[in-house]
Amino acid sequence: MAKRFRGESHHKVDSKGRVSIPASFRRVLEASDPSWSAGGNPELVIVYGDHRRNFLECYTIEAIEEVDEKIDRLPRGSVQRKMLSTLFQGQSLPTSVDETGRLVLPAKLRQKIDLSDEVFFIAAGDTFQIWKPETYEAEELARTEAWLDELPQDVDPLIYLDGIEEG
Amino acid sequence: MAKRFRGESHHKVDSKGRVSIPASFRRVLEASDPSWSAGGNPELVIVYGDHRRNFLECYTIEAIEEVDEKIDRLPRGSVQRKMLSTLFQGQSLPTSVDETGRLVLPAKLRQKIDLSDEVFFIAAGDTFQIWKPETYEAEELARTEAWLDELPQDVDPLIYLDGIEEG
DNA sequence: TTGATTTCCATGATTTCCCATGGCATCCCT
DNA sequence: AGGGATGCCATGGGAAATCATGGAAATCAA
Repeated sequence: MAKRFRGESHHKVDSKGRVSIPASFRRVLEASDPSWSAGGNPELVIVYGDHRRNFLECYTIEAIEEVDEKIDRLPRGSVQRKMLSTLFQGQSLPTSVDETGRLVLPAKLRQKIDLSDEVFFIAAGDTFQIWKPETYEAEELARTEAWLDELPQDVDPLIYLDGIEEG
Repeated sequence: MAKRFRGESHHKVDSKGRVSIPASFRRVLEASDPSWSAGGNPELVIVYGDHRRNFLECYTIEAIEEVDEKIDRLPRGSVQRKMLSTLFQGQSLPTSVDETGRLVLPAKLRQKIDLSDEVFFIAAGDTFQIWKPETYEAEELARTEAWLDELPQDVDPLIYLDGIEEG
């Protein structure tokens, strides 16, 4: 994993579905696109998945190529291969960042996660996610907090970093 | 594998069987046709297979040549060779995209997968498939979702990428 | 000739490209 | 330290190019 996304932020979506992506994310996209060169526009792949998924996941070229290659290695005709191919190669959209640092979310994708005029970006390792802010707060944040709440008072979540079993 | 198809979309079929191919798929067909040159119309091969197959699979020239070569290498007279030859060389149709980006599905093929006035395209690695939307939803999509449903709650399907056994 | 192709032309809807602006942070000069 | 000047960042708007789709005319096959 070359560079890593980090951070979160809110941005506006205009009437054409254009959204500025966090500047620091752009640097990672550039560094992780083998065919990018200074002055050019980095490419990326937006994986939106089936109808239950309520956020968009953005892969750098390197990250998605790793996925593609792994899919290639699964036995042709196997259930897993078919499923993963649908998920990552079918239910996805190849695109690129424009010169002003934006990407375009087609109406179809905006509707899918019910976007109105604002989005929430959050880093997730070598991918980043795009959420409708309200959805994120209601679902993900709540989930994270619930998990933290369940921890015994004096336990620091850091202990899980070393792979200790979750209770 | 040169370029890869990615994405899915719905298109209209007119009374003459013409269908627009997703623009991004055209770019892949062009890049994977050795004899294509700017301004020309890329060729491709539609494999429709036997009566059980309810979708059409479209191969780029490079992809189908790879298949052809593999078939050539099988022992002449072997059952496998005969079968694969029938499937890929017999039950298939070489064609090309026209100047407006469409391809023509002859009545025979449309009837085979029971197409009416709309089709569904979905990428699958180095080929893409053409489905009757209803069939896709009823069979494939349902299958994918059922598979996802069976996954333990918070397991990401990505774990299968590393070849871990399916439960 | 008669239905079925194939070509060619037409058009509304997107999508892409190009140009423009205000805000904020940084750098630099004096 | 003040006060631009500079440059990147987020955001908008209009023009131009591309896309998806429809229909008419020209060609073909039998």
